[in-house]
Amino acid sequence: MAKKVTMSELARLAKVDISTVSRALNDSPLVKPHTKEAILKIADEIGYTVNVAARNLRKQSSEAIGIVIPLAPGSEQTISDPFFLEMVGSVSHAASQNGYDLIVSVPQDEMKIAERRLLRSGRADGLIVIGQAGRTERLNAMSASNSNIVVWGGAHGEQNYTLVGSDNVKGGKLATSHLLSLGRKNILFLGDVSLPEVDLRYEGYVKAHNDASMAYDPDYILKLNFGGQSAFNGVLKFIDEGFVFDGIFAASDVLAMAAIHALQSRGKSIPEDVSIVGYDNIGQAQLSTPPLTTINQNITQGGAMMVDLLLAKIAGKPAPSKFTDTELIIRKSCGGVG
Amino acid sequence: MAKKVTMSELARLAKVDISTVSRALNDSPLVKPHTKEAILKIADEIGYTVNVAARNLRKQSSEAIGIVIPLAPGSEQTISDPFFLEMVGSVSHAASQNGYDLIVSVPQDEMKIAERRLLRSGRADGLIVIGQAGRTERLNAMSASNSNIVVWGGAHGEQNYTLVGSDNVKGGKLATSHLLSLGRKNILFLGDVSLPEVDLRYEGYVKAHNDASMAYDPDYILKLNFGGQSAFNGVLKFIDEGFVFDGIFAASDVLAMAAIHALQSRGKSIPEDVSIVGYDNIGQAQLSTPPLTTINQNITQGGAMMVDLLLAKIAGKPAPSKFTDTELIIRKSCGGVG
DNA sequence: TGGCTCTCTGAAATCGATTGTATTTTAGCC
DNA sequence: GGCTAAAATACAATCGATTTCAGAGAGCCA
Repeated sequence: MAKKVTMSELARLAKVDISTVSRALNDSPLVKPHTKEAILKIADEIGYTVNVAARNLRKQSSEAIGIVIPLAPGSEQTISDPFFLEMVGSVSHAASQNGYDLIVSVPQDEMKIAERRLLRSGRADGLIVIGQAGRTERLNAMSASNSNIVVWGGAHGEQNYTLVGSDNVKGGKLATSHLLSLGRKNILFLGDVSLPEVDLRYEGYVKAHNDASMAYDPDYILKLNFGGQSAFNGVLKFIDEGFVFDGIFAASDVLAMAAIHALQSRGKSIPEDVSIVGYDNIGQAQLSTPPLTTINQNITQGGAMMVDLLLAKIAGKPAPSKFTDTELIIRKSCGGVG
Repeated sequence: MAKKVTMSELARLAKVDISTVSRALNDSPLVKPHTKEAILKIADEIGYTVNVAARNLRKQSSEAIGIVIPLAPGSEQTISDPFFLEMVGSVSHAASQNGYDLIVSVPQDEMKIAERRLLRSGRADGLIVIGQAGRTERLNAMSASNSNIVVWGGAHGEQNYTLVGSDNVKGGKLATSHLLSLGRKNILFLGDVSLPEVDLRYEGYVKAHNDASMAYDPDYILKLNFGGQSAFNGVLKFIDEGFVFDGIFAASDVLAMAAIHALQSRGKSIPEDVSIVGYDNIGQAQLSTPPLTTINQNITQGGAMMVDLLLAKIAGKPAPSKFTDTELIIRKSCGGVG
């Protein structure tokens, strides 16, 4: 165990007061350059590192932000979902670029606990919350009592907190229009439309049909949570019950990949028999067979946006909600009708 | 911004000394049950949360652990690699189960910085390091000066730090033996054998051949880093140069999936023409087409193991290195010879 | 009732830094 | 050289908790 080396130890070695050491380390102009150099040299030699607990206590800040991933209760989705994980990676990168640490929290219980544990305890200066399923009110309350919160989710107009997300309606429309333009007529929607974001993607699905003056069957929705397994089974059942379809728009890439799988296991080929579009553009999307056409949520951009907005809030500056660039990525899981 | 409520505020309201409040909140037997209840009730009402900076400063601990993901310099691998991300998820889960926070660090620079920033600064009580490529010496040094480190990697016998990982030799042998038992004779190895872990997997590959009295061609190695793109290109090139092979053992699932892809784009079918085994068992492995036969590293178990061992170390107890359960998961990417 | 033990609570030191204020040193100028 | 202003450093309070030690009060026994 490395014996701890404190600032007063460093001060003693440099034969100056501890306050001078503090200023020197923080590059204050109050310290004579010559003295500063000497102190920094010694600090480096003895491997001094400031004690953040003391620093945070005095400065009343933590130089850390928290990312909270509250899993939708009852959903199969786990932290192992690639979308969440990529989001953690992206936020982690953006945070460290800004010199902030990232604390990951996957609350088992109520989100209120996570807020207390991270924000009010002073552990983090701000919070990024991924997903808002059924928590709009709580998020509004949290945001009212402490404004340093940025949320990833879909814009429903009932939020008074800063929101970042893809343009879900646009994304849904892009995906569906693409399928329609390929000549697909019976498009199955995969996703639980009672979830925020997913409802907006379905709204885009409807709009695309209307814009193209095409009819859509409201029964062509498989209300699936985000788990791959339930999607696999759901699609199999849908096929086996005799429903006919030639296109699928899935509310996530994991669902889309599970659907591809289910179709293939029933002897259908993609994209000849059924064209498929996913949503998210997770890393694995381009490695699926066939590579998946999908809506790019731009997770990397989104993570950076959230961190930027959060730091702006922490600094007391305005932080308006934003969309990430939302675009269609065309790969081989879509093809025109024979 | 919620106005901060401190312990002395709480003490004032409860008409007791702050020291009594502290004891009450920490459930000390020194406080009369009646008093304790009253204090807890008020604390709950005003939403008091202990200030961790003050607490950590006084207790000289942080109740947090750090996970460091030093990307191999020069490798294509990014934090978005599913293996790393799943590891973060797994460690995060295990940490929170034990009441610890998890701080994610993806050092851009030298790992020494991360160690300083997290450990010596008192931000974290211990560190989990994922991967040891080219850092054995530094890790040994870190471990010598502060023993609260657990590393994920391959056992080469030159480490004096606590190591957790899959049994890479066994895994490589299981994978290769399986391919040989299916009648495959020319097995391509995908992976950079100059990396730790990968070399051990190749060692297993060699052993399996020896055990089966089969010859192997030392040229059948594609020295790929972990990036999917380079694997895709590498395999294409290998095919186009006229090399003949009927099996692939890839050092990671991402590589295996990229290989499947490359083969399919050259008109080969899996598993009829080529049997493929991956390594890791990431979540997407079962959703690939065909589903991927792979070696399960048991990431979930590994994360829990590392956290357990790290907390043991922090508590001053012994923490011996361990293997996770390493097993072959048979899916459809392997098939016998026609 | 006096003395003693046993509970419980309060006072005060402490963790390691930052920062406002006081004080010393240096520099500039006639 | 002596005076003042400016620059550099030292002093001391402070952040919010934990914990040691001391003391107050209650209960018990003779």
